[in-house]
Amino acid sequence: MRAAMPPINTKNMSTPLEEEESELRRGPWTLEEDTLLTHYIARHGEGRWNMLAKCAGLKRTGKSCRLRWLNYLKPDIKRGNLTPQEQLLILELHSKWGNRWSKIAQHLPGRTDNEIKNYWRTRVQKQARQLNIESNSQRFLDAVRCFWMPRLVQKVEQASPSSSSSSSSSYLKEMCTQSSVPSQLSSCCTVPSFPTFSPLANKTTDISNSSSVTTQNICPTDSINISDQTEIPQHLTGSNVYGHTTLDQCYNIDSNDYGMEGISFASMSAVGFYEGTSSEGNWMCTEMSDNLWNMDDIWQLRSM
DNA sequence: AATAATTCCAACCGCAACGCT
DNA sequence: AAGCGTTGCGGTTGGAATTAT
Repeated sequence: MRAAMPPINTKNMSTPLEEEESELRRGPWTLEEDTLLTHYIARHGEGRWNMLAKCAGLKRTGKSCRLRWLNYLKPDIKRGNLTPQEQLLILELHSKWGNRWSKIAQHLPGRTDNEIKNYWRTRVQKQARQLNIESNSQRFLDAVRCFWMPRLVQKVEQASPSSSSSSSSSYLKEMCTQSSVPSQLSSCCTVPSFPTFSPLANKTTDISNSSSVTTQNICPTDSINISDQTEIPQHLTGSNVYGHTTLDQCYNIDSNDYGMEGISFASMSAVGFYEGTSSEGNWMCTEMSDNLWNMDDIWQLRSM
């Protein structure tokens, strides 16, 4: 946001064009502007943004109007944190398509490319930085597949108890066989034995910066029902990528971070990931499932 | 309670693709 | 084919909000 900027451009003007441009507003949108834009589009539809901006009486560029509408005002925009399913999808689709945000966003109804891009930059890349891994490296991709994704799958299944546990296992095996992770990894890449979800641990503390948080800190509070909105791409549902995990089933859960935050340096290092083990060999396969959730304590001990 | 540091995300920018004349 | 306006995309910015000290 650029709220500190003057709302009206104040550069000197000499031509009519510049004079017009000088009246263009920038920075955060006001409620009045939002109302103008919304009402105009309701009456006349979207498109022809430059003309729309003028006709609606907005002192904004067409570009700005389009962005405001698509990213904020459009009725089907979904607010709130990304659900585990959505995060899973983003991770998966990004591994396929890279930074094709708009393409990824097409598979997340109600989510904008901007939102997904922000999610990637603020959450995903943050983890890469903390792990000292290039976020676009194969190593990080492997970490995502075999550490982060399992947690998300676990979250999904906890919220959808009717789905079988084997579904996530098949999903994970699929994920791991897709990656360049050594082949033997796929056999060990099972869902770790996560602590079971505790409804009593009902506090929405920030888990983003904690290296020792487990799923017990995550709780269903504000229910976000996306069951009728989350659309799984056909190429995923059609294949066994998601196995028979019922991602389209009813899902109500608070969507705080289910990310890699809990996957600490310790978790990574404990299985030989973080400390520069080679990409060959069974660097991630050593009792991961048993150790993943208590390695933070070990890490803390090590750092003392 | 005050201050500093960090995170988050709305909005901007430049560029490329597209469509029309 | 060239020129021009429009649209869409991905990268970047910067200030409000939040968290840490």
